Amino acid sequence: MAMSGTDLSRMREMNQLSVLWALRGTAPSTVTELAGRTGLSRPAADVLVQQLVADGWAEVEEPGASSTVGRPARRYRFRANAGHVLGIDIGVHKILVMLCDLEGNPVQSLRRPADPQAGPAERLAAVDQTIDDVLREAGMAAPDIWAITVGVTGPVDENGRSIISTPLPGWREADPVAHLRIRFTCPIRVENDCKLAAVAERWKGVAQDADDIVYLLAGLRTGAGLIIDGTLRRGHGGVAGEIGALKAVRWLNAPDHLTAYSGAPSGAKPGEAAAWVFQAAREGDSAAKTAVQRYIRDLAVGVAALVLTLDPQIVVYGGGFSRSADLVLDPLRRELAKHCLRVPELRASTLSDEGVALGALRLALDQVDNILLSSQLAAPVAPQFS
Amino acid sequence: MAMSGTDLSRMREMNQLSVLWALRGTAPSTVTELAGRTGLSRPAADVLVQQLVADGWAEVEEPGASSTVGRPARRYRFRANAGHVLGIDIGVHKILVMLCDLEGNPVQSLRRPADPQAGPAERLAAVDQTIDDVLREAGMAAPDIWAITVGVTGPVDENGRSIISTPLPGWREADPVAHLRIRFTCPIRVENDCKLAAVAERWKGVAQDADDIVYLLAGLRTGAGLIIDGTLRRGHGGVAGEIGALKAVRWLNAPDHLTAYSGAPSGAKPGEAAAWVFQAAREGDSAAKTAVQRYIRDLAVGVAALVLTLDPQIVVYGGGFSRSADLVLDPLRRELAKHCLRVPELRASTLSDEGVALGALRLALDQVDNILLSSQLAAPVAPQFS
DNA sequence: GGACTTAGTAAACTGCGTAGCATTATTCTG
DNA sequence: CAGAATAATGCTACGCAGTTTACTAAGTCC
Repeated sequence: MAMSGTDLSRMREMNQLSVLWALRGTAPSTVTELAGRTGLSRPAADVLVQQLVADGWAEVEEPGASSTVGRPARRYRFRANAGHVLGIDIGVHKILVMLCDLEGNPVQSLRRPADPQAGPAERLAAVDQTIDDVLREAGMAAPDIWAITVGVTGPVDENGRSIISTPLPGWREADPVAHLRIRFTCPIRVENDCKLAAVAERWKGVAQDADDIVYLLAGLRTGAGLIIDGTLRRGHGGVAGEIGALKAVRWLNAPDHLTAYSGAPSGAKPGEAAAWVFQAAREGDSAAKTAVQRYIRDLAVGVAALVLTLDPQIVVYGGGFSRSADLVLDPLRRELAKHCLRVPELRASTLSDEGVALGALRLALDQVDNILLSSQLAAPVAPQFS
Repeated sequence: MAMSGTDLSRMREMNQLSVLWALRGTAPSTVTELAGRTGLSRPAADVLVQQLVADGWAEVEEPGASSTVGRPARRYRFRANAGHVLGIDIGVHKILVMLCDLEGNPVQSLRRPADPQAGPAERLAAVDQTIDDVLREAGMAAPDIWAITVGVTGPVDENGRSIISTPLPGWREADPVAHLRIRFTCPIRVENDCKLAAVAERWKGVAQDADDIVYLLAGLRTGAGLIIDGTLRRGHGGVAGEIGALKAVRWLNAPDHLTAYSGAPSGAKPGEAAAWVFQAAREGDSAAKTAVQRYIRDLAVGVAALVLTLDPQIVVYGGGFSRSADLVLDPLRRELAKHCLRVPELRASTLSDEGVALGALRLALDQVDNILLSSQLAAPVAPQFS
């Protein structure tokens, strides 16, 4: 813990940042409001916000029709479109690229189907193409992007590479960070999809009120993302949450109970077959009900291991199967009650299949924030990778 | 994230704190050294440290025989004995009270055997007695204590009560915080023993270099304490790490493999019997070796669940059985390799049975630090519970 | 149209850290 | 033993940032 001494110029930086944070994420504010929110005096808030305007971080909104007594106040607004970030979900079947501004407002997004068999080069080329289209439609170029986060399936190491295992064919050889670095000089980060989806739930999903969250990505593959004390935890080697590797936890095979159900039309893809089972169970088919029951029973052991380890406030049930959460949540809750000392809240995700890309956006925004906080506040330009 | 504006007086507080932190945990420092360490100018460091002396936080050491040319510098020293904290381990068989100063230097400690059958009132009376003796021998009274942390076996809720379960007879009715509050007005905290032992390993034990640690308390009871990103994690309900509750994890019964061994002298207590098994295994007794092997195999499943969930840098094997770590570490490492994606380092604790009390001291010191950091720096007196 | 309310602006004031220089206390050197 | 070299201390002038206070500007309300 190394605190360093402060002098007046640093104090000014801090206050300027403080005004910037007070400006952000709220409706356009008057100087008086800013002063109140920062604890600074009005004159101080005034010169600081004017400096922000001069630097390009804020813009003025001249007073319009006043609704209250007294002289109408100028309002200042954070220039959310001073920069943008990209959130990218590279999946087996699809590529999703989302673009948002510095306040997280969505600007553009594009989903493309992907060839499940495609190798890394082909897949990355498709990603490039999708990025290009998004940028073009938004009227932007690479330098306008301040940070990028990419989500991929499977464990990701600190350099963004998937060394251990991945369902994406040939992806172990891929180096997505290096690939994107050719065109983008901003910070680039690659992260596991479950972890990003967990972040998204806390940002815009059903877990906004919690600091300790276990996110379940439930689909043909089962995974988890952990948020502890409000921060995404990767673990020392980036494989936190991979409880499915434990044999006593039958996560790997739990979805087999669903796909083995014979009621689905032959020729249906495994994912569709699972949807059939849920639908059949909903309609009362007893074989389907048993399959779902067994799936939940196996799933619950792993969830219980995560819950007992972390004692989270909320468990979010997300992923492809979360559309059938109505069948899963109550039985899963009962199973957890058998195993756990304290049963956390169980909620179903509502972010459909945008969770990963949304979480990627959030992490990219966090990167921008960190850079803004650490360095002095220069004019708004894309931070460079160093 | 609410940043608040800073004015000059706050800046001064911050700089004063910065000097205080620079002063602490180092040999007595000259003003020039302090200036270098804080980044402040020499005159600024000078007036700040003199203020600290006036407030009682620091003291001057007049220059003695100088070893270098030039005018000898006055040296300033943090007054570590301006306050003290207590760390208390309330166990089934013993009570351990430790007293240290603000830099964590041990001042006094006292261990008392406890009656395993004793109820809460009796046990707390013994604790009081031990505290009294420690304070008397150190020449102190209750107001000299700035913070207290107590470790007990079993899950502890945020109020310091053991609602769920505890091996201490009748302890669910006990309210140790309220009991101590009668005599002490400082912050008091009660925490689970495994968690405290984990903290101790990072402070003075074998895990000082790590930020992500799983601590195993291995004895007749098996438990775990988790440190993630350098911070102790309690979980939302205070039961993080209690993986033993899961039936698929056979932690509760794992030590039975040891105590069931028939080679120990009849009449030996269970703990002694376990030691016998380890000794017999060390000497080549095949039944004992099998017992140890089975113990490790069952233990490993739970450890693997923790490791897969958290992906820590280090697993520390502590608790009563850690004296036999020579027999356990290698086989346990092999077992973990079977289960885990990435096997963390495995180390044996060396803190013997002082770990819990040491961790309690560390948490008490952390409480003092937090109070110092948040409030303005007044003269050094015991912070009051509010 | 005058009273009232609120925003914007400009001054004087206070406090803090810095820079630079004189002073002091030692050791080194001839 | 005296003088040079060295390094810490003490003091003063300076600049900067935020606060306070007072005054002006621009609206609404009655």
